[in-house]
Parts: sequence; structure tokens; C-alpha cells
Amino acid sequence: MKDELLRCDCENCELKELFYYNVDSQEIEHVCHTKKEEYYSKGEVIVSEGDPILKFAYLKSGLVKLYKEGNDGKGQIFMIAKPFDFVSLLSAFSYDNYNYSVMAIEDSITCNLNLEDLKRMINENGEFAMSIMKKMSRVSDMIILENLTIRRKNLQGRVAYILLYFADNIYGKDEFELPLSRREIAEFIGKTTENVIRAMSEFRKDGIIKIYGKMIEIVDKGKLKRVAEFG
Amino acid sequence: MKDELLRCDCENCELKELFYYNVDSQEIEHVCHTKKEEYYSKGEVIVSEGDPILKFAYLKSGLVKLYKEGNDGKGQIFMIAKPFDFVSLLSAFSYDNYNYSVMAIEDSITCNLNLEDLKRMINENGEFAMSIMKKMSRVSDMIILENLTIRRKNLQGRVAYILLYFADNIYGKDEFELPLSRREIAEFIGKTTENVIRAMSEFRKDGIIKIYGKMIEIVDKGKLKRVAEFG
DNA sequence: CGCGGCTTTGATGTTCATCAAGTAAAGTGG
DNA sequence: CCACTTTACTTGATGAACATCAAAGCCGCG
Repeated sequence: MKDELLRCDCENCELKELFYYNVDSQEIEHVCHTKKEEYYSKGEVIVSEGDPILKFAYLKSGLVKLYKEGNDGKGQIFMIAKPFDFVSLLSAFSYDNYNYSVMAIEDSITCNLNLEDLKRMINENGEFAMSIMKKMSRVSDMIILENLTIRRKNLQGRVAYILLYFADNIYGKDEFELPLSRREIAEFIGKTTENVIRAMSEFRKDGIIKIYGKMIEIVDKGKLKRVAEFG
Repeated sequence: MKDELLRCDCENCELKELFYYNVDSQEIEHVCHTKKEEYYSKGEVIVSEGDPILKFAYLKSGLVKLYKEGNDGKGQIFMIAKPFDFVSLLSAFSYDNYNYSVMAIEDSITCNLNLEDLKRMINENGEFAMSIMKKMSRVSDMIILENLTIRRKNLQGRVAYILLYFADNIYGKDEFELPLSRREIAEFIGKTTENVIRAMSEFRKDGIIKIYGKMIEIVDKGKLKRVAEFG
């Protein structure tokens, strides 16, 4: 089995753990050989709302945003997906078309599996189905509850929360380059661009963070956490 | 097969359609005989956040709200579930405990299936798993996108939206008794009680709706829709 | 090198939360 | 069944939070 994985270059892919214990090696090899990787540079649209769902895509590297485009030009970001999140997960099994859009906010690679193959595997293999369901359930849950959490907070609380989110959940360090523009942060937390900037400037003046353009350094994490908590 | 269903009193249950085409009659009979119905009156808590998930519950009749309790006493309602919605669906396959609460907002009956049985059935039967997944996917999708929709709107827009929601999605008529208090409406749309009342009073003064305590009559639906749209 | 988008700050106005106070309705114990 | 308490509802007044508008500097890119 290891051999099969090696041959089709999936041996280092975390996704295989989802398959490994549930799917036989022949099936894995098949998936591995029919998969297609796609490269997107920062800013490229991966999925447009309304596109037919033809493949089951997951993110192999990079970072993408999932969002809805308002008719007034204002977008709403509801999730930032990181590697090994399933980009198609929300709609793939219930709709024929995406009802949200996906854009790369860092250079990204998606791995696309054949959707029909996947559906067939689910139909034939309940254990595999269960593992997909768990993943799906966790993602939905996270989106729903995180949105509620953000919405309880005021402007400063929301901005602090997002900064901590990138530091802890995405980059794992307190100094990082913001992958979102101020405008996109605003679209994520449901406030205006100007007020996001104002909140960040306040944090800077209060010595909580340092700002070098897109680079952010969290100086006083305790204080930032307290701001995120209070809001 | 019909016989089995009749014997265990599930023959009129819409849920059976989820089973019917995918599960053998023996299994259906088993589920049917091990199910337990529970009656809750309006205001009763069905699930408290943190409760272990021991059964897989769906709503047979009535109306319930799914919500998170804030530490400050302010709640956040994120879904109103109507008959044949799955109350346990969001977390049942990914967590051991509920991370939200459920309360009856009308007298309700839940039907509780044995969770372990259900998990076993999913593991053994991929087609059944797929049908559960579809349902799950649709529910999550609905919650996520509906929340975004509401959040785009201003106070009046949100209140109008909710009134239309009850008229069209829940009761199917333009005169109905609000199952939520003004406070709960506020917790659903993320505004304060006072402002929900003010918006409704405005609608009344403008001849859009009539209010008799909890009874609401939509008089000028076109206008109400425009308010919901604009916001 | 100039154009458009991103960022920043200030000024102004609107929306909405909060506070306060009173009425109505609904549950509770004697 | 009635006094009593509590909870829901309603309206008005006030101020805080935030959106909007305006203007200028910055940066990347064709």
C-alpha cells in the first residue's frame, strides 16, 4: 500500500489519513491517479458562486477565503480555509452549484478529486462516509459558532479576535503577514474598512501591536486577549 | 414492509422516506421499535449546552429554537427548527456533547433514535449515509447563508425578514401567532428588544402589519418585502 | 510616471444600545 | 380567586458606537 501511495505522490498528504483506515489500496491508487492539482496565485478566483460542482476540491497548500458577494459590491467572508480543509465540503453533497465563492488569499494549490468517484465510494463504504461526515460536521459547526462568537463582540473585540485567530490558528506565531487587506478583514468581521484601520491604529498606539504595512507583530498578547474577550 | 411500518406507527412519518429507499425492512422495524417519543411544552429545555449526545433526535411536531447562551445572559438564536428537522444533526457525528441548546417554542414532540444504531447503520450502509449527509449539508448551508443574509440588513430589514420568514417558511399564511417573544426575535436578528418593538410599531403605523399581542397580520406584504430587501 | 487601489486620518451624521419609567400580561402562593 | 411578584411589552430621552463622506499619502504596476 505504501508503494501505491508513493507511486502516485500522495504519501505525504494528510488527506490520506482520512482514506487510510477505511479505503482499500486499490481505491486509493485510483483516486491518487485521477486527482488533479491546480495552482492559483494570490487573488485568483478558484470558485465563483453559481459554478457547477464538478470536482471535490481540498486545499493542499496556501490559504483561501470563502465568501458571498453582495449585490451592492460589499462581500461577506465567512471562512478562511487552510491546508487540508475541504473547499467543496459545504455544498458538494447537496447542491449541483456552489452558492459561495472561493478566492486564493495566498498562493495556493488545490487537489481535485473526481466527485463522482467520491460519491460512489461513499455509497459503497459507510465507514468512509462516516469519516467524511465527521469532517463536514466539524467544519459547519466551526463556521456557525465562530460567527456567533464574533458577532457578540464590538469593533475592537472583533479586530483583536481576528488578529489572534491568524496568530494562533493560521500561522502559529505572533508575527505574521496579514493575508487579508483591511477591507477584507472588514468583510470578515462585518464592520467598515475605516473602522478596522482605526481599531488597529488604537492597538498600535496602546502598544499592543506593531504594524509594518501588512506585517503585524503582537507585542502585548495578554492585553489583546483581554480586548478580544471583553468585546 | 408497509406492515412493519404500520405496526410500529411510523407509517405517517416523513422520516421514513429517508430510510425507505436505503434501509431494509428489518432495520426499519428495529429503529421503529427502539425509538422513543418525548413531549415538551412551550418553554421547556430539550437540550442544554454541554449535555452528552446520547440519542439522535428529530422534531416530529411543534417548533424549537437552537441557541447559544452568552455568559452575560444574552442569548443568540441561530436556527428555528420545524418538524422533520434534525435537532441533533449539527454535532451528533463529530462531538460527544452538544455545543448549543434547544428549547421548545411551541408544544413539541421529538422522536429519539438510538444514536449507536444510527452510527452502525451509517457505517454499514453508504447509501443511507449519503442521504443523511445531504440533509446535514443542507441544514448547515441554510444556517450559514441565512445568517449572512440577515446580517446584511439594518434593523427594519431584519425584522421584516423575520416576519416574512414565519409567514412563508413556517406557517404558510400571513396571519399567525409569533412563537418568539420580542426578546427572542432580538436574539435571533442580533438587535435589542426595544428596537425590535420600535420597528414593529413603525410597521404598524405605516399600515404594513397589524399587531394583536403575539398575533401578527401582514397587511401590505409587498411593502414588507421591499423593507426586507432594502435593509 | 501616472493611474487605480489600498491605507490612513478627520469631520459629520445616523443608527442603534442603553437607561428610565410606565403599562400590560402572566405566573405564584395564600 | 385574589393579592403579589415577576416577566413581557412599550415609549421616550440620551449618548455611544459606528457608517459615511471627504481628502490626502502611499504603493504597485502597466
